[in-house]
Amino acid sequence: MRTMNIGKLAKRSGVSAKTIRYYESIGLLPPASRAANGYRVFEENDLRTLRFIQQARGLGFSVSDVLHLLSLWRDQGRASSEVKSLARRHIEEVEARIRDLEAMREVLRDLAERCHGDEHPECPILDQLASTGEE
Amino acid sequence: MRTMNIGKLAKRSGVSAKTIRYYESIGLLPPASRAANGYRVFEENDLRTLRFIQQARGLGFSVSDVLHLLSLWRDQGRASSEVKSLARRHIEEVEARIRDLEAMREVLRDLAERCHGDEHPECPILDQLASTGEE
DNA sequence: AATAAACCTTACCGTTACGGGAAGGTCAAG
DNA sequence: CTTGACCTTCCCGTAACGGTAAGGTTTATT
Repeated sequence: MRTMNIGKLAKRSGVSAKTIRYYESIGLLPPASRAANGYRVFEENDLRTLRFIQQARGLGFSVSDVLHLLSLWRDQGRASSEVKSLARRHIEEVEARIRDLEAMREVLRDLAERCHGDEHPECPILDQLASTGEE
Repeated sequence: MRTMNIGKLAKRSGVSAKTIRYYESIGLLPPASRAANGYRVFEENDLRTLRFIQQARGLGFSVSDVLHLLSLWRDQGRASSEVKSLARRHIEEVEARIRDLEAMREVLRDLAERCHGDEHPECPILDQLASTGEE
């Protein structure tokens, strides 16, 4: 299979045709060449790029990070330290988000535990939300 | 202090004037009454509502959840079970997000650990992103 | 009085990473 | 020759706001 239309690429990559066009529009994918009828024509290499993008997105890298990773991937003269520092920054962001969510979870768990959850209106959850923290 | 303009309310609540207007526009806050000059006029009760909203948002509840929580708060005949089940659903979502992030973090940590991070181009991070998982 | 600083108003664009749907051209099969 | 099943571009919607523009009001100062 040498070349394919967007539908085929979508199926083989698991990335929707819509998203492939979007990636092209923002420069994650190079502008695809076109057939006489205007259809985009893709090659095996596009599939590899798309899979790279998909893996990176799956690890939570932003599209702009992926852009950077792609350029490093293509740059044979890169230093792995650049990749690693990008990854480190991302790990720190992920960890920060985890910490925020865990803090929420703790408060929520505590509140839910203290709430009877019956037919009565008394509710420590609402009480807590209504409290100002002042006086 | 009986009434105040939006700037004062913003300062006292810690919610920006912009966000207060936004909350009004989506129905989180009732339409504020207006002075002769068209300025919004707020009262102490609006401050209490805003603080409630802020606490709930701080626990990660969506604006639409907050809308629901506000109506339960105001409903003297509510059953605390309703509040509790809303909170439980939210806790589960938070936990799911934590799990997703933790999974990412594990993979990222492992990759970063294996990457030398020096001036050489060899990089397990890029290698992993480029691998398809097939064959 | 005039003006500047500090308020307030509405309205519209940008953010992130797409999905949905409209309106219309193209291609393979029955 | 007419369905489908493709493909195209274009524009709207998402969540929860922030930024900025253009302009009216009020208060303070010169």
